[in-house]
Amino acid sequence: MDIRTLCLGVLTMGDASGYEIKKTFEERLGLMFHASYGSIYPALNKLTEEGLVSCRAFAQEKRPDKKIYSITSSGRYTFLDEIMKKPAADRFRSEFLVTLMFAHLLPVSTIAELIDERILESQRKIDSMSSDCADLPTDREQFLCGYGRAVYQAEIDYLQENRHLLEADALMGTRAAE
Amino acid sequence: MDIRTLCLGVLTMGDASGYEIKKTFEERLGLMFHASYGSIYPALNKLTEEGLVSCRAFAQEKRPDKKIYSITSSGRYTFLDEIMKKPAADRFRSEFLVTLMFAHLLPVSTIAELIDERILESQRKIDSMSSDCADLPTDREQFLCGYGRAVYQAEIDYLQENRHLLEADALMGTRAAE
DNA sequence: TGCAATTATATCGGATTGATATATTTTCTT
DNA sequence: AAGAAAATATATCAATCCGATATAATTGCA
Repeated sequence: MDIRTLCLGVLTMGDASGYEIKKTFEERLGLMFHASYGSIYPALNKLTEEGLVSCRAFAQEKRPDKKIYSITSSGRYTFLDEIMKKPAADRFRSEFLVTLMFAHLLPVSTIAELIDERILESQRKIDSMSSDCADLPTDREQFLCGYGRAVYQAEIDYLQENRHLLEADALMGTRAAE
Repeated sequence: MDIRTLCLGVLTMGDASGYEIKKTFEERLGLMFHASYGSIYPALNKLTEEGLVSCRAFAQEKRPDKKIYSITSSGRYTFLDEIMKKPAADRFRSEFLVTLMFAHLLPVSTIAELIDERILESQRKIDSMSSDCADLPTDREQFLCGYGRAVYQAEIDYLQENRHLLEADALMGTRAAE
C-alpha cells in the first residue's frame, strides 16, 4: 500500500484536486497515514497515465491549470484489490521515545519538560478530537476518532503514573556524570 | 534526527558491527524507530568519513572484512547536540487503520478477521514484552517497555469494546451493495 | 489599504525501504 | 553423522517518500 493507493482511497470519497487530497490526508487520515505534495502530485500523474483516475483540467491565466481528479472504475477495482490484501505492519517513528531511551545522557530538567510538553500536546489532540468526534458522519469515522483518543489517553496516563522511573534514572545518570 | 544519529546512539551503548546495530534496532529500539541495512551501512560509511565513528576492520577470506565501529568523542558531542533538540512529531503509518477507514467497501467477515488477528498480534507483543520487561537492566528501559505494553493494551481494550460500531457499519455497507 | 492566511500546482535533493546477492558458520532435526 | 534451516555478515540498487522550496492569485480581516 503506497501513496498512490491512498490517493485512490481519498478519491472514492469524491472528486478532488491534489491540494484537496492533501487536506483530506491531514484532516481525516492524519491519524493513520501521512503524505506530502512531493508524493501526491507524482502519484496523481502516474495514476492518470495508468487510467486509474481521470483528470479534468480548467485553464487558468498566469498559473497552472486547476485539475480535478476522479477515480475510474478500473481505479476502484485496483483500490479494492489493495485493501483486501493483508495490511503490512505499522511503521512508527518517534523521536520523543528515542530521546527518552537516552534520558540518562540529559539533565533531569530537560526530561521533565519534554514529558510535560508531550502530555500537553497529546491532551490538545484529544480535546480537538473530542469536539469533532461526535459530529462525524459515519460510525466508522467515529470508531477511528475514538481509537485515536483511547491511545493518546493511555499514553498520558502511563506518562503520569510512571515518569518517576525515568526521572529517577536520569537523576542517577546526571549524578554519576558529575 | 536521522538514521546516522540513531547509529551514534546505539554505539554509545558499546562497539558493534553493522549487523549488530541492526539487531539492536530490532530488539531494543523496535518500538520507536526502524532501520534497514540499506540505510545503516551507508550511514556508517558517512559517519566514518566525518570522524564521528572509528572503524576497525578484520580481514576475512572470501567475504568482506568484518568491521567493528566505535563512537569517537566528536561523535558523542554530535549525538548529544541532536537529542537535546526538540524532537520532531511522531510519524505513524498504519495500513490496518487505513483498511478500517474503508471498511464499508469490504465484507463484514473480512473486517472481523482483520480485527481478530490484530488483537492476537498485539497480545503476542504484550506477552513477549512482559516476559522480558522486568529483566531489563535500567529503569529507563523498563519504562519504555511498559509504555509499549500500555499502548498495545489500550488498543486491544478499545477494539474489543467498540468493534461492533465498525462491524455494524460494514454490515450496512454490504447490505446496501447487494 | 495592507497584511496574513489560504488556495493551488509543481519540482528536487536527500533520506529510507525492501528486495536482492553472496557466503560462511552454527544449530537443529532426522 | 548428514543435511536442512537459521543465523551471521556485508553490501548495493531501484523505487519510494519527505521536507523544503518556488511561485502566485485570492480571500478574510483589522
